[in-house]
Amino acid sequence: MTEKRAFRYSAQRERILEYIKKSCNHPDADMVYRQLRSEFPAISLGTVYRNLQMLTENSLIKRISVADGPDRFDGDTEGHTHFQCCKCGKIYDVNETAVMEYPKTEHRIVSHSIIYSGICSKCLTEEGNQ
Amino acid sequence: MTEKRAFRYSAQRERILEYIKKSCNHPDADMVYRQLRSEFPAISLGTVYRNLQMLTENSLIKRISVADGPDRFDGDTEGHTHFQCCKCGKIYDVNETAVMEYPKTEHRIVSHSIIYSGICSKCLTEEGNQ
DNA sequence: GTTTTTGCAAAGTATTTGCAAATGG
DNA sequence: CCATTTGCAAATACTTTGCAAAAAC
Repeated sequence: MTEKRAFRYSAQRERILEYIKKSCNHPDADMVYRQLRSEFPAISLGTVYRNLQMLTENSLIKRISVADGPDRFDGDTEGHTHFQCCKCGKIYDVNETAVMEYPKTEHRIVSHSIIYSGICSKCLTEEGNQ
Repeated sequence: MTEKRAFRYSAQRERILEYIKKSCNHPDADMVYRQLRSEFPAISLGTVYRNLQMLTENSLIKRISVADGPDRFDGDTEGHTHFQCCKCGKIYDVNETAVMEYPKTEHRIVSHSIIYSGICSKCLTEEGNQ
């Protein structure tokens, strides 16, 4: 019943987290991998993916899923509002404002997408019945 | 200079669009594929993907990119606000409200993600210089 | 007839996973 | 020591693409 929480120290994980927290370009798994290879020449993509998954599940970083491309990761777990350029693919942070008033930015906003996530009413009911 | 707009009729494409418009479950490519096979036993996934891409580019449908899973498609090109259950994966429509006030739904919202897209200031500048 | 679209298969990305060795506590 | 994490490689999931035949106009 108790949630088993295993969390052993790993130099690779520490550096992955640190890099994502410090970098401002919302890196994807491959960017992290290439960056970390200077420190850990033998690091593998599998390790990077496993740690990104683990850090995301534990809310230490945030996953940004975008159309046409790999998931990106953000060290800022509070700000959830981003702008992605459909020309160069770069992701920028945007000051979170009410959706109906578009944020004032120097970028040309063409569309937006909002996704809430959590547990739906149906699954909540089933959970209660178990 | 003039944008070549080729758009020839295809029964497959018409039915793909119709199915997405009518269905309320925001299908992914494979759901469309399986649905259409009753009408077109030889239809291929490639055809489905090509048409989804084409319909999206022409704004007849909208692509919803979600974490952990294939892209979903929405026949409603106006409403851009969704709720995805992280337990069953189902996507629901949500009445679009200001982001800071969470929408009133029967679901338990845990997090949200907002992505604006368009052309960033840097690309806009470069565009002007060409 | 010419161009677009299709079905098929192969290729291309992105991501996950099994396993034995290495490491942490 | 035992459990977790790693590196490696193979597997999986999702999507795109080349090509010849079929369909649209």
